Amino acid sequence: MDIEKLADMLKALADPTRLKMVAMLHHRDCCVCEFVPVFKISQPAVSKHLSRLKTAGFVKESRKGQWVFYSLRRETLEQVGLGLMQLPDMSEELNKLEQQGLLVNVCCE
Amino acid sequence: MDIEKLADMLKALADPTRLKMVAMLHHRDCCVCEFVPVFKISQPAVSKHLSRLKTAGFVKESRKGQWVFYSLRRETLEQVGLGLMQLPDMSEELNKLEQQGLLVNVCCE
DNA sequence: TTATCATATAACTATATGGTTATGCAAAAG
DNA sequence: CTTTTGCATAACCATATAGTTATATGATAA
Repeated sequence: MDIEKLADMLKALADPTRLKMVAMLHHRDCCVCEFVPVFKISQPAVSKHLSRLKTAGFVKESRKGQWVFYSLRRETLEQVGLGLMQLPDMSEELNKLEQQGLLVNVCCE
Repeated sequence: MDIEKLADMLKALADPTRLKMVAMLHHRDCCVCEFVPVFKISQPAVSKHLSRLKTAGFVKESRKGQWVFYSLRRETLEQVGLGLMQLPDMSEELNKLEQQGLLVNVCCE
Protein backbone atom coordinates (compact mmCIF):
# COMPACT_ATOMS: atom_id res chain seq x y z
CA MET A 1 0.00 0.00 0.00
CA ASP A 2 1.11 3.58 -0.68
CA ILE A 3 2.69 5.01 2.46
CA GLU A 4 0.83 8.30 2.22
CA LYS A 5 -2.42 6.36 2.05
CA LEU A 6 -1.41 4.19 5.00
CA ALA A 7 -0.49 7.28 7.04
CA ASP A 8 -3.88 8.78 6.23
CA MET A 9 -5.70 5.61 7.28
CA LEU A 10 -3.70 5.48 10.53
CA LYS A 11 -4.57 9.12 11.17
CA ALA A 12 -8.25 8.24 10.83
CA LEU A 13 -7.81 5.59 13.52
CA ALA A 14 -5.48 7.62 15.74
CA ASP A 15 -8.16 9.20 17.89
CA PRO A 16 -9.68 7.66 21.05
CA THR A 17 -13.25 8.50 20.02
CA ARG A 18 -12.90 7.00 16.55
CA LEU A 19 -11.07 3.94 17.88
CA LYS A 20 -13.92 3.33 20.35
CA MET A 21 -16.44 3.81 17.55
CA VAL A 22 -14.66 1.10 15.58
CA ALA A 23 -14.63 -1.12 18.67
CA MET A 24 -18.40 -0.62 19.11
CA LEU A 25 -19.05 -1.37 15.44
CA HIS A 26 -17.12 -4.57 15.94
CA HIS A 27 -20.09 -5.73 18.08
CA ARG A 28 -23.01 -4.22 16.24
CA ASP A 29 -23.99 -1.71 13.55
CA CYS A 30 -24.82 1.63 15.17
CA CYS A 31 -26.59 4.79 14.09
CA VAL A 32 -25.40 8.32 14.81
CA CYS A 33 -27.83 8.97 17.66
CA GLU A 34 -26.55 5.91 19.51
CA PHE A 35 -22.99 7.22 19.56
CA VAL A 36 -23.96 10.61 20.98
CA PRO A 37 -24.76 9.52 24.58
CA VAL A 38 -21.76 7.17 24.66
CA PHE A 39 -19.18 9.83 23.83
CA LYS A 40 -20.99 12.83 25.32
CA ILE A 41 -20.13 15.02 22.38
CA SER A 42 -22.52 16.82 20.05
CA GLN A 43 -24.26 15.04 17.18
CA PRO A 44 -22.31 17.03 14.55
CA ALA A 45 -19.07 15.98 16.21
CA VAL A 46 -20.16 12.34 15.95
CA SER A 47 -21.09 12.84 12.30
CA LYS A 48 -17.70 14.33 11.53
CA HIS A 49 -15.87 11.42 13.17
CA LEU A 50 -17.96 8.93 11.19
CA SER A 51 -17.35 10.89 8.01
CA ARG A 52 -13.60 10.68 8.64
CA LEU A 53 -13.83 6.92 9.19
CA LYS A 54 -15.95 6.57 6.04
CA THR A 55 -13.52 8.55 3.87
CA ALA A 56 -10.69 6.31 5.06
CA GLY A 57 -12.75 3.24 4.19
CA PHE A 58 -13.28 1.87 7.70
CA VAL A 59 -17.08 2.12 7.74
CA LYS A 60 -19.98 2.20 5.33
CA GLU A 61 -23.39 3.73 5.90
CA SER A 62 -26.90 2.62 5.08
CA ARG A 63 -30.07 4.52 5.76
CA LYS A 64 -32.78 2.63 7.66
CA GLY A 65 -35.82 4.89 7.67
CA GLN A 66 -34.88 8.07 9.47
CA TRP A 67 -31.69 6.55 10.87
CA VAL A 68 -28.33 6.17 9.21
CA PHE A 69 -26.56 3.04 10.39
CA TYR A 70 -22.82 2.62 10.16
CA SER A 71 -21.14 -0.75 9.81
CA LEU A 72 -17.52 -1.81 9.93
CA ARG A 73 -15.52 -2.72 6.81
CA ARG A 74 -13.38 -5.32 8.53
CA GLU A 75 -11.23 -5.92 5.48
CA THR A 76 -9.95 -2.33 5.68
CA LEU A 77 -8.80 -2.86 9.28
CA GLU A 78 -6.96 -5.97 8.13
CA GLN A 79 -5.33 -3.99 5.32
CA VAL A 80 -3.91 -1.57 7.88
CA GLY A 81 -2.58 -4.40 10.00
CA LEU A 82 -0.93 -5.94 6.96
CA GLY A 83 0.37 -2.55 5.83
CA LEU A 84 2.18 -2.12 9.14
CA MET A 85 3.77 -5.53 8.84
CA GLN A 86 4.83 -4.98 5.21
CA LEU A 87 6.12 -1.43 5.16
CA PRO A 88 7.43 -0.36 1.75
CA ASP A 89 11.04 -1.02 0.83
CA MET A 90 13.21 2.02 1.56
CA SER A 91 16.51 0.47 0.47
CA GLU A 92 16.59 2.73 -2.59
CA GLU A 93 16.72 5.79 -0.35
CA LEU A 94 19.55 4.20 1.59
CA ASN A 95 21.39 3.39 -1.67
CA LYS A 96 21.08 7.02 -2.75
CA LEU A 97 22.58 8.09 0.57
CA GLU A 98 25.47 5.69 0.05
CA GLN A 99 26.13 6.96 -3.50
CA GLN A 100 26.26 10.49 -2.14
CA GLY A 101 28.60 9.43 0.64
CA LEU A 102 26.05 10.42 3.27
CA LEU A 103 25.90 7.10 5.09
CA VAL A 104 27.71 7.24 8.40
CA ASN A 105 30.21 4.47 9.02
CA VAL A 106 31.06 3.97 12.65
CA CYS A 107 34.44 2.37 13.28
CA CYS A 108 34.99 -0.22 15.99
CA GLU A 109 31.32 -0.92 16.68
CA MET B 1 -4.00 -2.45 25.59
CA ASP B 2 -5.58 0.74 26.85
CA ILE B 3 -7.40 2.43 24.00
CA GLU B 4 -5.99 5.86 24.81
CA LYS B 5 -2.50 4.40 24.68
CA LEU B 6 -3.23 2.66 21.39
CA ALA B 7 -4.60 5.88 19.91
CA ASP B 8 -1.46 7.69 20.99
CA MET B 9 0.79 5.06 19.44
CA LEU B 10 -1.21 5.18 16.21
CA LYS B 11 -0.86 8.97 16.21
CA ALA B 12 2.90 8.59 16.44
CA LEU B 13 2.81 6.37 13.34
CA ALA B 14 0.19 8.39 11.46
CA ASP B 15 2.57 10.68 9.64
CA PRO B 16 4.24 9.95 6.28
CA THR B 17 7.67 11.10 7.47
CA ARG B 18 7.60 8.99 10.63
CA LEU B 19 6.21 5.97 8.79
CA LYS B 20 9.05 6.20 6.27
CA MET B 21 11.53 6.54 9.13
CA VAL B 22 10.18 3.31 10.60
CA ALA B 23 10.42 1.68 7.19
CA MET B 24 14.06 2.78 6.86
CA LEU B 25 14.86 1.51 10.35
CA HIS B 26 13.40 -1.80 9.29
CA HIS B 27 16.45 -2.13 7.00
CA ARG B 28 19.18 -0.57 9.10
CA ASP B 29 19.84 1.54 12.19
CA CYS B 30 20.17 5.19 11.18
CA CYS B 31 21.50 8.34 12.79
CA VAL B 32 19.83 11.74 12.69
CA CYS B 33 22.10 13.20 10.01
CA GLU B 34 21.21 10.36 7.64
CA PHE B 35 17.51 11.14 7.79
CA VAL B 36 17.97 14.83 6.99
CA PRO B 37 18.85 14.50 3.25
CA VAL B 38 16.20 11.80 2.75
CA PHE B 39 13.30 13.89 4.00
CA LYS B 40 14.63 17.33 3.07
CA ILE B 41 13.53 18.84 6.35
CA SER B 42 15.69 20.53 8.97
CA GLN B 43 17.72 18.55 11.50
CA PRO B 44 15.57 19.76 14.42
CA ALA B 45 12.47 18.56 12.57
CA VAL B 46 14.06 15.12 12.21
CA SER B 47 14.98 15.12 15.90
CA LYS B 48 11.42 15.96 16.88
CA HIS B 49 9.98 13.15 14.75
CA LEU B 50 12.43 10.68 16.29
CA SER B 51 11.60 11.96 19.75
CA ARG B 52 7.90 11.34 19.06
CA LEU B 53 8.66 7.79 17.88
CA LYS B 54 10.83 7.22 20.95
CA THR B 55 8.18 8.43 23.39
CA ALA B 56 5.68 6.06 21.80
CA GLY B 57 8.17 3.20 22.15
CA PHE B 58 8.82 2.54 18.47
CA VAL B 59 12.54 3.31 18.51
CA LYS B 60 15.43 3.39 20.92
CA GLU B 61 18.58 5.48 20.67
CA SER B 62 22.21 4.72 21.32
CA ARG B 63 25.10 7.11 21.01
CA LYS B 64 28.00 5.98 18.83
CA GLY B 65 30.69 8.60 19.25
CA GLN B 66 29.33 11.89 18.03
CA TRP B 67 26.34 10.24 16.35
CA VAL B 68 23.09 9.09 17.88
CA PHE B 69 21.77 6.00 16.15
CA TYR B 70 18.13 5.03 16.28
CA SER B 71 16.94 1.45 16.01
CA LEU B 72 13.51 -0.08 15.67
CA ARG B 73 11.70 -1.74 18.55
CA ARG B 74 9.92 -4.31 16.42
CA GLU B 75 7.91 -5.73 19.30
CA THR B 76 6.14 -2.38 19.70
CA LEU B 77 5.02 -2.44 16.07
CA GLU B 78 3.64 -5.93 16.64
CA GLN B 79 1.80 -4.72 19.74
CA VAL B 80 0.03 -2.11 17.63
CA GLY B 81 -0.95 -4.69 15.02
CA LEU B 82 -2.31 -6.95 17.74
CA GLY B 83 -4.07 -4.02 19.43
CA LEU B 84 -5.94 -3.29 16.22
CA MET B 85 -7.05 -6.89 15.91
CA GLN B 86 -8.11 -7.13 19.57
CA LEU B 87 -9.91 -3.87 20.20
CA PRO B 88 -11.36 -3.62 23.72
CA ASP B 89 -14.82 -4.93 24.43
CA MET B 90 -17.40 -2.15 24.21
CA SER B 91 -20.45 -4.31 24.97
CA GLU B 92 -20.81 -2.65 28.36
CA GLU B 93 -21.39 0.70 26.69
CA LEU B 94 -24.01 -0.91 24.44
CA ASN B 95 -25.68 -2.51 27.49
CA LYS B 96 -25.87 0.88 29.19
CA LEU B 97 -27.53 2.29 26.09
CA GLU B 98 -30.06 -0.54 26.15
CA GLN B 99 -30.82 0.01 29.85
CA GLN B 100 -31.47 3.67 29.10
CA GLY B 101 -33.68 2.77 26.15
CA LEU B 102 -31.33 4.54 23.77
CA LEU B 103 -30.73 1.64 21.41
CA VAL B 104 -32.57 2.08 18.14
CA ASN B 105 -34.65 -0.88 17.03
CA VAL B 106 -35.45 -0.85 13.35
CA CYS B 107 -38.58 -2.81 12.44
CA CYS B 108 -38.80 -4.95 9.31
CA GLU B 109 -35.08 -5.00 8.62
C1' DT C 1 42.37 25.08 24.36
C1' DT C 2 39.69 26.13 20.39
C1' DA C 3 36.99 24.95 16.51
C1' DT C 4 33.84 21.88 14.37
C1' DC C 5 30.27 18.45 13.94
C1' DA C 6 25.99 16.02 15.47
C1' DT C 7 22.14 16.49 18.16
C1' DA C 8 18.50 18.37 21.25
C1' DT C 9 15.71 22.03 22.86
C1' DA C 10 13.40 26.60 22.88
C1' DA C 11 10.64 29.96 20.68
C1' DC C 12 7.85 31.00 17.02
C1' DT C 13 4.46 30.39 12.93
C1' DA C 14 1.07 28.34 9.82
C1' DT C 15 -1.99 24.71 9.22
C1' DA C 16 -4.66 20.66 10.91
C1' DT C 17 -7.77 18.90 14.17
C1' DG C 18 -11.66 18.31 17.25
C1' DG C 19 -14.97 20.60 19.49
C1' DT C 20 -19.07 23.99 19.43
C1' DT C 21 -23.62 26.33 17.63
C1' DA C 22 -26.63 27.39 13.70
C1' DT C 23 -29.01 25.68 9.96
C1' DG C 24 -30.85 22.92 6.04
C1' DC C 25 -32.85 18.61 4.40
C1' DA C 26 -35.04 13.94 4.40
C1' DA C 27 -38.08 10.81 6.66
C1' DA C 28 -41.62 9.88 10.06
C1' DA C 29 -45.42 11.40 12.95
C1' DG C 30 -49.57 14.21 13.94
C1' DC D 1 -49.65 20.35 5.48
C1' DT D 2 -47.15 20.98 9.69
C1' DT D 3 -44.19 19.36 13.25
C1' DT D 4 -40.68 16.50 14.92
C1' DT D 5 -36.66 13.57 14.61
C1' DG D 6 -32.14 12.22 12.76
C1' DC D 7 -28.35 13.57 10.24
C1' DA D 8 -24.96 16.42 7.52
C1' DT D 9 -22.78 20.68 6.57
C1' DA D 10 -21.11 25.44 7.41
C1' DA D 11 -18.90 28.74 10.22
C1' DC D 12 -16.29 29.47 13.99
C1' DC D 13 -12.85 28.73 17.96
C1' DA D 14 -9.12 26.66 20.83
C1' DT D 15 -5.54 23.47 20.83
C1' DA D 16 -2.31 20.26 18.55
C1' DT D 17 0.95 19.50 15.05
C1' DA D 18 4.82 19.99 11.93
C1' DG D 19 7.70 23.03 10.15
C1' DT D 20 11.23 26.93 10.80
C1' DT D 21 15.50 29.57 12.97
C1' DA D 22 18.42 30.34 16.97
C1' DT D 23 21.02 28.36 20.42
C1' DA D 24 23.07 25.20 23.91
C1' DT D 25 25.56 20.79 24.75
C1' DG D 26 28.52 16.75 24.08
C1' DA D 27 32.10 14.50 21.34
C1' DT D 28 35.76 14.82 18.00
C1' DA D 29 39.43 17.25 15.42
C1' DA D 30 42.97 20.67 15.08
